[in-house]
Amino acid sequence: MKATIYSIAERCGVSPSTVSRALSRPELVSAELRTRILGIADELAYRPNRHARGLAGGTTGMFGVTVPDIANPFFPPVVRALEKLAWQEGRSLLLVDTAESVDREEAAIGRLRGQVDGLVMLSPRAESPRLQAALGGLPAVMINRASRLLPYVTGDDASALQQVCDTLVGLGHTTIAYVSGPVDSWMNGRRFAQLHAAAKQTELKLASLGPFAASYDGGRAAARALLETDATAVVAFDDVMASGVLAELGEQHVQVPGDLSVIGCDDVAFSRMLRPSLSSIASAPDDLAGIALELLHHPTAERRHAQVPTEFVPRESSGPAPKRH
Amino acid sequence: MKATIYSIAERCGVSPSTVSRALSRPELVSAELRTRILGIADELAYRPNRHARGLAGGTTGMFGVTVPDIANPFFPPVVRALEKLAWQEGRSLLLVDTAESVDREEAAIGRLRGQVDGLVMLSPRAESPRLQAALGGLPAVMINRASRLLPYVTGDDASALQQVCDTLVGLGHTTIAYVSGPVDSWMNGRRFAQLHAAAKQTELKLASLGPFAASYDGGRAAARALLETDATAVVAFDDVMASGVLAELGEQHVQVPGDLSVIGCDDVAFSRMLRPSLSSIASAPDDLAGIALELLHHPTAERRHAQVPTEFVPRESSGPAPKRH
DNA sequence: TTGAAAGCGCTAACAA
DNA sequence: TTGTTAGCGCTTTCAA
Repeated sequence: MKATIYSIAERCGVSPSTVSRALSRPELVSAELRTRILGIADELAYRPNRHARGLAGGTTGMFGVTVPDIANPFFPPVVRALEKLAWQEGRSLLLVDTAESVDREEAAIGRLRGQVDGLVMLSPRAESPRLQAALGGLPAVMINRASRLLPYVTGDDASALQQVCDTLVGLGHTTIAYVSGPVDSWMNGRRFAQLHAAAKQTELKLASLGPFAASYDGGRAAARALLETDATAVVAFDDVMASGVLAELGEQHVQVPGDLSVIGCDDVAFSRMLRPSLSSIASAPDDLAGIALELLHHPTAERRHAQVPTEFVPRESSGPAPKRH
Repeated sequence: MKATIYSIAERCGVSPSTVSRALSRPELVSAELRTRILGIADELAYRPNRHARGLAGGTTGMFGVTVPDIANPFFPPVVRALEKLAWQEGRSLLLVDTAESVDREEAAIGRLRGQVDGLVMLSPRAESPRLQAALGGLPAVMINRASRLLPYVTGDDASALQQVCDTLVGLGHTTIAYVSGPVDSWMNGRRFAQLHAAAKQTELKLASLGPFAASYDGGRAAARALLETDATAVVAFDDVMASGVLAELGEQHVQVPGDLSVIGCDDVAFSRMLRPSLSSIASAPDDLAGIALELLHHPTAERRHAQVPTEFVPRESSGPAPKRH
């Protein structure tokens, strides 16, 4: 028999409402009674029924997380961090994989609405007015996507991309390329814009290639296009694409970093496993997650968004520009 | 105002219970009425309140998924498949990352119990009596873990490991090694046992190395131990470890597959991205997920567990044994 | 500070 | 085939 507030109440000789208070709003109950109730509660291994809570109070202790593709290696560390924080506060996480589809994003919101206390959307693809309409007042926060309409946290690639450009200039590079990912990815546009700004400031010539599919094969295609240019270094939209670039260059016997430096974004787990290991731009998944939840729980008029710093992580795949012939 | 069965009932001039039936058990309502109700329902963008359903009927439309570490690349494709299937049946998925801890596994079950219709546990670490006790009747199924107590699905590595041994013998190998992962991983013991059986049958000598941490660095350590042996091929517990083996061998200027063949398990996404690309053993995440849900929804006395076939995927990292000097 | 009572939205007997 | 009536376990007024 599962323990309920009634069984606890009976055992304590108090009313169910007092038990409810002791559990959810302890400050409303006398200290003595509170400890007695709490004691019995865990003696009985009481677990609050979230559904009852949701129905009665409207607060469920669950929040939704939407992700375009949980198999994309950028997301799992963020989800893990979200889950860990949620667990610590006794909350749970409803995961929806939207399969990179704006329609499924919208549908997911519709389904989650009313079942969860709030929503964390990782790199949502849909336009924010549409998202906001679907949310209909459900508190939400976005990660790696900005908007005037909704709170968000993003990695601040600007500083890291500046580091990249400074480093590349220092290594003698003069022309670089950006391998573009999906056009509907906000991060993609933003990374290009920020790389563009950084390149301009350091007087690097920058070419944009693509868009290509944000996949290993997309990266391989990008590498072939890249070889038509005179860039000596390339920044790819993400590490998955960069790994494709690396593979294709390897196959074409182009030396990395001897002939060409390759830099990815996201610093996913496998980047250090590649050979040559992949230089990348790291954001802190734990910070993204922590701030996102912060913004979700304590929405304030002032602080509706945040940036977390990112860092250029040089590895074997980037190095001095090749000597001119 | 969110639509409820009451608002629909009113609009239709029927009783709420009829609406409830039309929605949840359509066969109990006359065709004509049913279509009318359903029409109004989606006109009003009605979404059933899962919490109310859970409270009233005891069935919530949610199921829990526990995973030792969502950032381990083996799991996301399985979770994605689970989520996709769940979505199709209008169900949702509560994700818990147990951080490789048996205590957290047990705690997770306790917290999920009463909130979900069932549980899918990916590679649980805790002993099954303990799991079963914690479940207390909550339907559950395990993936990649066997037990007499609970239903499960596992990849059937036996056939693939047999293929591996046959292939290696055909390539002239006579001595191989197994790089062991965590001792509390059931899959680890099983893979070794099955490799052992396959090796015996093909008259391959097999050494076991480790255990090592199931990580890139664990793989690197394993590679150093490996070089002390006279094995010409190695099977690692998983692809993550295998990638460490590859990296360490590369650093030590050991040719792969020239001097040593390396084979991983799981065929995670990055295996084909490595250079040399990693030979591996692939199980079908979609099948694991599909059968798991099948077993969870339709528990029968006969069919309490299943195996899904796996396949050896040879890539660049495995090849002919080196010539004897 | 505590108790009594109503109700969250739905399902599930039981009647009609 | 449809309506009526009770709850599911909890929170939350309102009174005491």
